[in-house]
Amino acid sequence: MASSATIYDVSRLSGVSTATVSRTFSDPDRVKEATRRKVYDAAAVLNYSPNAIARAMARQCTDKIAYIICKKGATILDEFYASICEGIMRSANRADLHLLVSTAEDWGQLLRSAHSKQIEGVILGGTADPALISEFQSRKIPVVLVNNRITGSELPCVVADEASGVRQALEHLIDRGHRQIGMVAGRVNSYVMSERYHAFVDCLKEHGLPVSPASIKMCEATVQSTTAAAEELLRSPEARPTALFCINDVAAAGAYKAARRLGLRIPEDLAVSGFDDSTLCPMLEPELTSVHIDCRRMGELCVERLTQLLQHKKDIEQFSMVPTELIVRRST
Amino acid sequence: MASSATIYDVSRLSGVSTATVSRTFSDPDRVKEATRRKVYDAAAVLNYSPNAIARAMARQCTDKIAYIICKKGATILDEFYASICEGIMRSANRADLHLLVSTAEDWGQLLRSAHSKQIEGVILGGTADPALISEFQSRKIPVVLVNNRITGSELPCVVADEASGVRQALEHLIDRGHRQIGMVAGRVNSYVMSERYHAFVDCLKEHGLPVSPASIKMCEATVQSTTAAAEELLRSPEARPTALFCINDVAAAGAYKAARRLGLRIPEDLAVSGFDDSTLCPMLEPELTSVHIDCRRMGELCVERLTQLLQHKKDIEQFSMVPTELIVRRST
DNA sequence: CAGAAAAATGTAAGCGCTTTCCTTGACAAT
DNA sequence: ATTGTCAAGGAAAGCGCTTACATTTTTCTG
Repeated sequence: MASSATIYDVSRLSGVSTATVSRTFSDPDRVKEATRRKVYDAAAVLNYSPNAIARAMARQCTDKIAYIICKKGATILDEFYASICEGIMRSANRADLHLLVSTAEDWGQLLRSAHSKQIEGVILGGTADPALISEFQSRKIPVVLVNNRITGSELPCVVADEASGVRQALEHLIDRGHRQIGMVAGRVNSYVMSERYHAFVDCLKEHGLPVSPASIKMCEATVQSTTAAAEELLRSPEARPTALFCINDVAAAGAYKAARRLGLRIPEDLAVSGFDDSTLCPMLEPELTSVHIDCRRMGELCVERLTQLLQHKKDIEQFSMVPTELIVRRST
Repeated sequence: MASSATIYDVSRLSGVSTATVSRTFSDPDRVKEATRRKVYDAAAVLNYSPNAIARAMARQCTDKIAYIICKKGATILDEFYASICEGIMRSANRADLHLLVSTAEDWGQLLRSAHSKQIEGVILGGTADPALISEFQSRKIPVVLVNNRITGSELPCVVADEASGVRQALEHLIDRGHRQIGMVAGRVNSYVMSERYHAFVDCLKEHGLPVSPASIKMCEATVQSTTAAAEELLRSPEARPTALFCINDVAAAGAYKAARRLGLRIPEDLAVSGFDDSTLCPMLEPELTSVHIDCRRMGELCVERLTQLLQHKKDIEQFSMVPTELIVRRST
């Protein structure tokens, strides 16, 4: 590491005290225009920029936050959480926060390092274990939830407007004349899945359409399971669904595979709609209609909330919801 | 932030000096067994763990590294770089390094923050601008390249054995009796693409198969372009290829779309092989044969190299290559 | 068992910044 | 002229740790 200029060098060169230099950088309005200029000039000559470590040391605050992805499966960076991560990264960079990205795999490790690395706030993505959450709370580390909501708790959370997304997709299908709409559902073991599931049921009911258990198939979130689930729905002895609402794009890919195996053409024989509008959508043939979620925005909101929490702001918006939008493609 | 115990508290409680406490934590062998025990006990009582910031301050080294993804396109966290990132994250956590993830979008910003945040080493993913590299070098910040290689430079780099991957895929196709093998190629503007391209040409030649410009179609890395490219190849007036080697899985998805539009069945009328073995493979119907790359391992190797560089080790392996493996599925 | 070498521990000076007082001087009000 | 106010800037005490150097304890050797 090149030994760079310190505040003393700048102080000497500009002829003011270190205190003034410090103030010039952290609160420019506290010093006179002329002084400020001198300081900036000296800093420019010396190629000085404040040492973040020393600053953290003196201020007793590290500006470090962590994004912890809580997902059962092995695959950490799935597209959805990665996009949120992107939003978080941007905002964090902009706000000069250090971001630590991690998974909730090894807790002990996680907490220990959160402690020694002086993490000041965390964003928990997905279905976080309540015990993990209270662990943070007992350490007085602010928590923001993303893609999750714990009713009855005061934790700020940011989620997408799942219900509206489901509604848009469903009404689109209904508009197209579909009456028998099946659902390839995930296990209802997370906030998101549960929202989508209930919105589906509610919406169909509102429109006076049949919601039989036989038209909803729960399964794991893998292509294998969703393919099997879709196949079962499509082989249904009673009225075969003419449209399949899939809980996410992976499930939709499963539906495609099932359809193909059964010789059904999409969209002629079967309409399929997905959810998340992932990069997968344009890769399928025909391109998949899906519900777009602005994950970046969600990430940004997380950082916003966390920042407010860290500054002990009052009246923090406890529940933030980003809108969703149906992207119609050729599968419906 | 809960005000936690300091080294002084531990010193007092355990009855030894702060120096000894410090040594106990950073180099346990330097203190006597008995003393060590006392210190650990006291630390446990106080729930003490060394403050990373203060440590960095005193040691004059921050243990901070950055992973910078250099990719033209907007989409930052594509699966490939994300997997590498995962490997880097793990190793970094294990080695107690702080990791900053960023894109090479805003250089000025990047360099400025690399400076003030005291980044001590960087991993550059993808095709990094030479100017960026020399910027780091002039600042004496060690650089490791991943998925890239700059011939003639001394920079350590870690890449996958692309040539062998290509060879495996191609020989698999040849084994299956294919003689007319087309290629959906990306622009040859990056190390990886160029490796794959040349390996393709070389391998076909070796096997005495025809390599006409007409059987290789270059295009952008989007599904749209690859679809168009594949379609063109398949409409080729001369001998239509019976197999398509696609430079990555996205290109393979393009090939699928093209095939479907032309009414060709996979694998009966057309074999398709991809590259990267992304999550996309099992989602396509039929599932896509592809070349697997152990991205995690690549990430780990990056951190290993960087660590060695930071410790001024001699004889650092300058060129690391991880093996590739063909995963045969139903598309061939 | 003396004395030297080696091992273990202690002392205290920073690391580069922030921030709490303080001092100074300019200006308005009395 | 005197006092009070306030903006601007300075002096210096840390923040929690590491480490060079000094000192003490232990171990080893003849």
